[in-house]
Amino acid sequence: MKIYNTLTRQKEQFVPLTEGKVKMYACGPTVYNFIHIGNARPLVLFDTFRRYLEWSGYDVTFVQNFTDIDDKIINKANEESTTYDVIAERYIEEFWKDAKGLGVKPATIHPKATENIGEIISIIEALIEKGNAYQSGGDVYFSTETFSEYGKLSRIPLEDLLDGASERVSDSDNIKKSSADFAVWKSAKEGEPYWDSPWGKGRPGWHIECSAMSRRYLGDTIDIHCGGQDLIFPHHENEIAQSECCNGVPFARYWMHNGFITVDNAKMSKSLGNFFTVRDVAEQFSYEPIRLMMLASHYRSPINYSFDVIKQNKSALERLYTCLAGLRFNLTKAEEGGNENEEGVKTTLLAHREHFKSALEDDFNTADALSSIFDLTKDINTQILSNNGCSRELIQFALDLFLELTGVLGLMYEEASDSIDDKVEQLIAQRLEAKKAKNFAEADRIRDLLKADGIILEDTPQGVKWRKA
RNA sequence: GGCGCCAUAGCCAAGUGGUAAGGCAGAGGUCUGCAAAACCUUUACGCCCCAGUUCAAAUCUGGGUGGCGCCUCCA
Repeated sequence: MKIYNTLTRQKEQFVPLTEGKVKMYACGPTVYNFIHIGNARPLVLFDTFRRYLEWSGYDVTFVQNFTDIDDKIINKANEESTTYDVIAERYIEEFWKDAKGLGVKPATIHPKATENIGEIISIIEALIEKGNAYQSGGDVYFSTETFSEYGKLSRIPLEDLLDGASERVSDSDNIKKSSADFAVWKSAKEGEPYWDSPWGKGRPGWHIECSAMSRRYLGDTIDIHCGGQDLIFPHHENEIAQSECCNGVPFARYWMHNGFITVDNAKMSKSLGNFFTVRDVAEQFSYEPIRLMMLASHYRSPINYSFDVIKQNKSALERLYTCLAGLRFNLTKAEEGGNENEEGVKTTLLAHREHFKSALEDDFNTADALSSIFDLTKDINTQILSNNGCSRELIQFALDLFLELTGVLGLMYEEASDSIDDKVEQLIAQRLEAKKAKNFAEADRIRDLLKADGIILEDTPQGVKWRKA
C-alpha cells in the first residue's frame, strides 16, 4: 500500500512500526457547535481508511480526540450563561448523532482534553526542564527556536514566520520571547474554568492536547497522524515540535491530510459563515449521500459542494440500493444449491474486487475503487438479476461480494427494513388479482396508492418486487 | 510578498508516457397491459492556452491564463 506523506511530499510505501499493527491518530472536533460538512470530511475519510486497513488485515488502534476546552467553547458558554462542560457535552452528543448518521464507526478511543490534564502537565514540565518551553507570567510558551526542525512539515522557514508575524500584534507578544512561540499553558482569566498546575491556575493550549493524548494512548511514535490540510500549520507543526522535543523520537511516520470542502470555490469554515451543517444537509437528502460524496473524489482534492453534487450522489446511491434489493429479492426466489457452470461468472465478479483493492492500495483512491463497485453492479444486473436460472449459491456469492466492497467504504447502511405490514401485503395481492383479471385501472390505482405511502412496486419475471422509496 | 495545490464532456470525477474509467443528467431503443427498474445505443477526434522533449503527451519540460489554499481561529 502506498500513501502520500505530507512530511516528504511523496507517495510512500506504507510500512507500519509493528508488523500487522497500525496506530493512528486523527484530530477531532472542538465541540462548540454542530459539525459542518467540512468537519465531516476527515471524519468519513479516516473512518473509511481505518475500515480499509482492517479489511487489509491490520490490527488498528485509532484515536480521535475531542477538544472540550477552548476559547470558543468558553465564549459559547458565556453567551448562554452556562458552563463550558455543558456546551461540550451537548455538542459531543450532537457529534455522535451525526457520526452515526454518516456511518462512522467509533474510534478505538475518543479521549477528551479535560480528561488528560495530568498527562499534559507532565509533558509541559518535561519541555521546561529540557529548555524547550518557558514560563512567562502564568503562561507557558514553547520556544520555537529551540527546535531546529521547526517548519519541516509545513515547509515554512522560521524566519518567514517571524517576518509575517512582525506585521501582526497580539496580546501575548510582549510576554513571548519570540513572536513564533506558542502557548502550551494559558493562565486563567477571571471567571474562566481552570485546572491547578505548577504555573498556577490555567488550562492547556490547543496543540499540546493532541501531543499528550497521542502519547498516552498510542505511545511516543505512531504510524499515521491525520487531519485537514488547514491543520498542517500551525497545529501539526506544533505537535511535532512538542512531542519530538519531549520524547526525543519521531512523532508520526506518515501524515495524511484531506482537502477542503468549498462553497462557490471558497473554503467552507465556521469563521466565514459559509458552511452547511451535516444535520441540515442530512434532513434534506439523508446522511449517506454525504458519505458517498466524500468518497467520490480523491481525498486530497477539494470538493466544491453544491445542491447538484449532493443530488447526483443521492441518485448514484439509489442505483446501488436497487441492485442490493434485487439480490435480496432474487435470493428468496432462487432454487437451492449451486451450479458448476457459474464459475465463469464468479471469476468476472472477482475481477472487480481486484481492481477495488489495487485502487485503494494506491494512495487510498476511493473514487477509483468506487468505479469498480459500479462495474460490479452492472455485472450483477446483467448476469445475475436478469437471469432467472441463477443458483441460490451464485446470488449469495454476489451479495456477499457486493456487501464486502461497499462495506469497506462504509456504504449501504441505510437499507430500508425488509418488512411490510399485512395491510400492504393484502393490497399487493389484490393488485395481482386485478392484473390477472386485466382490470388495469384497479391495479394502477393500488400501485399509486402504495406509491403515495412510499412503497414502489415493480413487476419482474420473478414476481412482484417492492421497495421503499 | 513567501510556500503550495488545481484546471478532463451539460454536471461530478478517475486516469502521471501507449492512444480518454465510473456516476448523474439528456436523447433514441428493448422489456412491460402501462409503469418502474434494468439493459442496449448515443453524448470529449480530445483533457485551459502556446511552445518544446519523445516513435508516442491529458500525463514530462518551459512560458502564459484562470481558480484556490496556507503563512500562528479553522477539518
